Amino acid sequence: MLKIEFKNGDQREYPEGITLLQVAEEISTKMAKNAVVAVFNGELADLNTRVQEDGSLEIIGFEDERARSVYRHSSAHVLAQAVKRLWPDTKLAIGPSIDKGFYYDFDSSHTFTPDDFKLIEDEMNKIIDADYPIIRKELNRDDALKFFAERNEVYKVELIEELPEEAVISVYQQGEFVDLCAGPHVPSTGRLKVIKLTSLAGAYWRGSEDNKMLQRIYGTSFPQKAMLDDYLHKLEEAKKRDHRRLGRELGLFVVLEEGPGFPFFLPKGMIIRNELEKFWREEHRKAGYHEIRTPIILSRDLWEKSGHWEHYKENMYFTKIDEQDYAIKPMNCPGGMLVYKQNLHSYRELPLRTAEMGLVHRHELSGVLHGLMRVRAFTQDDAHIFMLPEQIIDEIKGVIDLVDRFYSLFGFTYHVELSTKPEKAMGSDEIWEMATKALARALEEKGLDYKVNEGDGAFYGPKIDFHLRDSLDRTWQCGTIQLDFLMPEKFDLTYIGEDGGKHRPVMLHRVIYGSIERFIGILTEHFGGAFPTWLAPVQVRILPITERQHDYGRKVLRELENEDIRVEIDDRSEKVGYKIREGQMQRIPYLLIVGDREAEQGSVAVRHRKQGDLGPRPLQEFKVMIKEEIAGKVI
RNA sequence: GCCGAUGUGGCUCAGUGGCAGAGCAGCUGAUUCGUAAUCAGCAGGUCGCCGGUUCGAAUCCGGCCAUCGGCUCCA
Repeated sequence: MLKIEFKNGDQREYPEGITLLQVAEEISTKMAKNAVVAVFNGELADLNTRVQEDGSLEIIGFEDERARSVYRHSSAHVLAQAVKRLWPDTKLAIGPSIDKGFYYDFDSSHTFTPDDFKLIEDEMNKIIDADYPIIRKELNRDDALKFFAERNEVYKVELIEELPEEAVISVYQQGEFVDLCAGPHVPSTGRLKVIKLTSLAGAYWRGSEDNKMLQRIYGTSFPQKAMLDDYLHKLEEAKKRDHRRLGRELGLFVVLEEGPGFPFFLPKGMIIRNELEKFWREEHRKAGYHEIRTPIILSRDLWEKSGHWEHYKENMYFTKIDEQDYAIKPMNCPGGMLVYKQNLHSYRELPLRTAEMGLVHRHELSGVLHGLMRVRAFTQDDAHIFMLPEQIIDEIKGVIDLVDRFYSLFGFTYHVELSTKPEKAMGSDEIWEMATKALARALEEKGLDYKVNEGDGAFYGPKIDFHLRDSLDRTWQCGTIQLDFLMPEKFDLTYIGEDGGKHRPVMLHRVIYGSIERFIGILTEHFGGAFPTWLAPVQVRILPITERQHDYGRKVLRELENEDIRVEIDDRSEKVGYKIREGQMQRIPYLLIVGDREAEQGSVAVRHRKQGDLGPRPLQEFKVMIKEEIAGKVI
């Protein structure tokens, strides 16, 4: 007999060889029915596993993230089985679970289209209805290679060949279908209930541009239809928050065919932008920065010196002036270097923090452009901090604090990554290691969790990246802090030290918003267009009920204008319900309805875009309230 | 850049070989109304662009451009 301990502390004895699913059934049939996978001795295990040793057991269902991932992974296998049935010459690549579903990559002579989804889903449902047990088998390397080679599964063969010598090679079988897989899986195909294929995409084998492009089919799955409906509904809602759509609907910004990747900012979008910049300038002044502006076009020599010519050429635009080569700046740093060099600097001046709202242009591949999130011209809220080596950690920590101050103000949650030396980088490994360690130390001293992103640093230095989420949960890098020992070297930057001699400063490149454009994109989606009042392009709209109140309405308008509140009046001859609807759709924070009663009492009937009708109150009172809200940058 | 899909009025979309349509928005007029759409009328289109097939192309074919979803790449 074996002893099994459960999560609640209970211990029970079972005969050797019992499956984990049978154990679950003995405890509760309901639990067994909802079970997806087991956690045995802390490791995920198939419910079909026969127990051979004492251990702790936890049975988890779809509500557990680990189980959800197994459920989707099994769904991917069913997708592959269906595709193999329908197009037998298809070769299988990989099929993992992902955040909200799964995908499988195929190499097939058939080109999949969305019209195939119905057919594939029907076949998947047949496989689910057949309730094939999903059986794990372990093979030795030679047998596994032979097995997949015979079936012409060249990608599987490649995967096996690259598995480490000691790796256990397992396959999972369901009906006629066998796939190389570490597992675990649900015990049988019937455990899957509702599946839906969602999209198609090309994807390079092993994620490398040099390899063949495979066809990826994305899907998702749930144990209940209602959960799928809920998911699809949320997706629809998220699409309504898409900044490209809201940008147009609210008259904020637009990207046109005439300028792919070059966004236009409309009057209302400019208000948001200018408010963000105003806040930025205030905060940076307080944090000891001084602002500069460097040219958009600078000579080729400069870019050769900085290393951009060698390392960043494919992303740059060029022009000729009087037969001389010039480049449109893709980064602000070289210009910032030249500014530093205009004077001799004493160690007493350091850290020297120079900030620049710099418009940069980068040639991005056409396929990556995405509204304001990924463009070819954007404004970085850049700064270059020149400092003594012993100031590095404190300066990095100062920037981290500033990022947090900004992001918290908008109620953003963010995650942090540390990107290390890329393939095409300048400088020695020693310098890179020193710089990377400094960034890591600053993060650790701040107690921030971070993920290491190997090889993703800038060509001149490692970086800390701050990522924000859009409405569809895609993450975008916004803030970044990059430590650079190389540019100061290349530009021969110096300061006069205490000893009277020349020394080399260290430099930090950093942005908080990242790009104003991207940040506004994220902001728009985050707030669903309902910007906090301090940012809202129109903060108040006055809605007279009839023409009789137009004079009073205009008086209210003037009074609010005198307080620098962005206010307008809707004096069209429409019913108040119509005006309210339009005001709501424009996400205007406050609609002030003025009728005879208000005109008589000098009051306004306040309607908040989220809280609805707040009732009448004296205009003075409203003024005080909204001014406080704006000054406090309340979200 | 690569894979797939899409492109019809400002917006959302119908039209799949035979006279370019609807709703919303816009304009004009009427209406003067109390918390999410008042009524009527008018105007608005090189059907992404270029070429081909055809008596005839928004519709079929080819090329290009842009957009969308991914991949790769990055703020």
